[in-house]
Amino acid sequence: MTSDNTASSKYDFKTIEKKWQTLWDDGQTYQVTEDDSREKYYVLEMFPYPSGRIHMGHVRNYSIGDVVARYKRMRGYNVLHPMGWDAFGLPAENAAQKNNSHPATWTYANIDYMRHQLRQLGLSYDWSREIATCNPKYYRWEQLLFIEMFRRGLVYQKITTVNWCESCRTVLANEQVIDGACWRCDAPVYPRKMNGWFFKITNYAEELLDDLDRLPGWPEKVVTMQRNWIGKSTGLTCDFPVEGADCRISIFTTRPDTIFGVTFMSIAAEHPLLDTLIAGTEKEAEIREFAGRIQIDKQRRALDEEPEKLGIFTGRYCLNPFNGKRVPIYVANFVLVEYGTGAVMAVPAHDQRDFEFAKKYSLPIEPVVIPPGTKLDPATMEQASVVPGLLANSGTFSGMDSLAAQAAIILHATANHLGAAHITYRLRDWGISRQRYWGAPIPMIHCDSCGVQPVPEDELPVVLPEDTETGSSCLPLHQRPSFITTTCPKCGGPARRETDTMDTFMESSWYFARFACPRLAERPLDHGKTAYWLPVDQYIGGVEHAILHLLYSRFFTKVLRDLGHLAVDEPFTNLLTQGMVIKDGAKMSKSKGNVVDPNDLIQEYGADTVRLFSLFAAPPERDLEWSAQGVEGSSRFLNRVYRLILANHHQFRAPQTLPLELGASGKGLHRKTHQTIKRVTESIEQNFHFNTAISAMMELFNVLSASTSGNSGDNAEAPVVCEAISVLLLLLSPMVPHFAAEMWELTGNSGSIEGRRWPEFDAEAAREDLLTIVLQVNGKVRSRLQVAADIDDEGLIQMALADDNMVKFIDGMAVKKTIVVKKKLVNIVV
RNA sequence: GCCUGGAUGGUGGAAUAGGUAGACACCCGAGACUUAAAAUCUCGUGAGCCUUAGUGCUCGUGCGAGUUCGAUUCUCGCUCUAGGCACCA
Repeated sequence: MTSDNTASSKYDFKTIEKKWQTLWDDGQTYQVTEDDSREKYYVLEMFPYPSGRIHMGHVRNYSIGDVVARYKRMRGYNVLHPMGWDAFGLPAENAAQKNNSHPATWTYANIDYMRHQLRQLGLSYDWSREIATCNPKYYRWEQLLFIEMFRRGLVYQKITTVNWCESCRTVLANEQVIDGACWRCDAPVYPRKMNGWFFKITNYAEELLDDLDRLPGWPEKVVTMQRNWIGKSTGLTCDFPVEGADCRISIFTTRPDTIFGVTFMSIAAEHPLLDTLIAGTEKEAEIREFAGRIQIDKQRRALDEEPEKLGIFTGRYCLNPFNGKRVPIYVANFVLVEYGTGAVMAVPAHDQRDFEFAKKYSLPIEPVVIPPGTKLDPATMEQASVVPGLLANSGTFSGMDSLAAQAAIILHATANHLGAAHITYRLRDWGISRQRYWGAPIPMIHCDSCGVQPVPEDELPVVLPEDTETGSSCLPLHQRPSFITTTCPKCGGPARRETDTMDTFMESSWYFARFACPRLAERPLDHGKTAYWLPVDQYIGGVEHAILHLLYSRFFTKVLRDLGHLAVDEPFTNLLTQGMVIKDGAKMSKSKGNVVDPNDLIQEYGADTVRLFSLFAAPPERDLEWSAQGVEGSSRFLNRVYRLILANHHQFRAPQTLPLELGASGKGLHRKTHQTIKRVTESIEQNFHFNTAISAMMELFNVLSASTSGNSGDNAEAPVVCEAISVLLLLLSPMVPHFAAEMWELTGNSGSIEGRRWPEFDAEAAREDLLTIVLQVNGKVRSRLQVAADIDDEGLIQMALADDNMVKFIDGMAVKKTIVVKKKLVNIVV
């Protein structure tokens, strides 16, 4: 503690923070084990990529999580609060190449440094559970899970057009392509045909969608984003026979009610039937050339540019199975081969894209759904009519309401074997193959005679080779002959190892479960331990993972359940997506030059101040504008509390039981103390609005400060002051743990603040006995009145009517109405 | 274009089963302490008006309507802004 006892002294955060961090470490204070006698609480923050140093976003994320953890401990929960490292990834390769070292060296050095930084923040982690995902002891289980998924048919290989990032020299999943660019390096992404491994996440599309309804603890925004990403559409699939050929074009539509309005057919340039349709025709070469060109255009297209509708007639026709009508087949650039069936029945009257196409190529427009009270004239229509209406020119369905017609037409199609009800998802299977070195190897073996075989389980893990055979430590596996060469586990003949590594999102898709049993050496997960700890009660992280990581984790949880490793359906019961840390109106980033280094702040103000500010400046879900002066203010507050405690040192020896009769000031402080407990508790419980919790504590401090200033000797109110200070420290302790612990000790409280329970709120003590009633005339505030809390309405109205200020506005008018809101106001209408 | 949020003083933000708008802070201003400065403490601080300077009046929560005794809060129609999705048939 500082030796300077003057009125302007400051607490010595450097010594204090070090002292308590050492005590917590040595005492293994935050290590937990399963305890059936206590309710568990699992709070988790999204673990960081060990990029080198922590940034303000981390500080904010982990401060929020730490308050939750410490608060829940004080409420008596057995709290699991672990931390680890999402350690595979490309930056390690880049750094290794630059420094001519190995990615592991760089990664582990970063982990050591960042762990040190997190410890400096006083975060209450159970460090005994720390995980680094690049450790073979971790990723061996991921390889096992891969094999189990393979055996279950959830993994397959296919040659397909993938997203290729040239700068990262690897494939990306659909979710990792943001606005046509790489999620990591922002370089443009190009399609490329490649062989790769896929997870059948689409098998779980329906469950992933349905279970969103069972996540009331998730922000609506994230739920909506996932729902849209999965993109379920219900409708009809239906085959259109091709005229003069033995094949059919299958279409999917969400508007079966418009099927009588089909005037042409559009297929994608990549449609598998295109070759059959045009083979041998005189326009074959021209059409091929066109199809090739629009595929190339698609790759080159600027992102925000909506291309012009382009198409070419194939010379072939197909028949509408509903009315037998003959319609031309076009290749069109707006039809996506990867969605639905890659072919679209075109109804220009009722679909804007088809409308534009029809206008351009002078194809007929035939309205079949007429909104009541309107007339649709193809000659004058300027856009497609997409609203409901009554069917026309639709055979036996004419006159039907479009909604009813949708069901009826699907029914008709099913009964007559023309088609069937169908559900389509936007979600694609998850491509997990990466052509990079620094990732978990995919544990498969290619044998020319036996095909693809999983690596036998007793040979796991397939460890990343560390030898630098050609001088480069991060040479991709396909360039390492000694890694590739192996024998087939089935026939024993020569075989090749799979050289792709797994998407790093794999590691983060199940780490939260592994934290329940991080050192388990026999299996990926322990039933008893996961049953106790999972699901995660509160998950906290940035909203940028709303789709990627959170969708993959949900998928993995369901897979782990189906593989018998886990007994939960959803990984995260409650999700808090914290806002970004911004400065000067922009997200903190190196390129913008507006970063604030947490290290500097910890040096200058101490961890508690940094934590306090990041909690106080904004509610957690909103963006936080960084303010150097704001940090100053938080520091000032802590020092004020410190000085108050120093100044009242003599009071702490007074008897600690409250006297029966309190004076006005004592009673006021006692009341404020309990009101503060209530407000702080509610702020945390309801929505983790720590900013209002802190402001309530500042108010308590202001009252406390006013009621202690000026009195120097022991007095009757000392017990109330002691109560207020103790409560303030307890309420502060989850946010500023070192400070609270030190002050607790300084006030002479017996034992450490660690392990103390959250203070109880006494409703009786918090009750106001004098109320301020607002007096209004015609809804405008004209006066205020101090009254006893138990006054009746009639008495209140009489006092209001007699009030001097009120008389000025009421005098000479007829009172039409009086409204009394209990404990709040009286409104006189004249 | 579609789906979510958001908009309140010079700034960050409080307050919504409709009931005192601006809590708590930051900045700024004045004062105290100091040879001086920093630190600290005290006071003031939405805008405007006034022959009555007040427990005074008017205006004020993005814009425009509406419901109500009363709207930051509810309804309808807009504007701006952040994020997500986007030729999904």
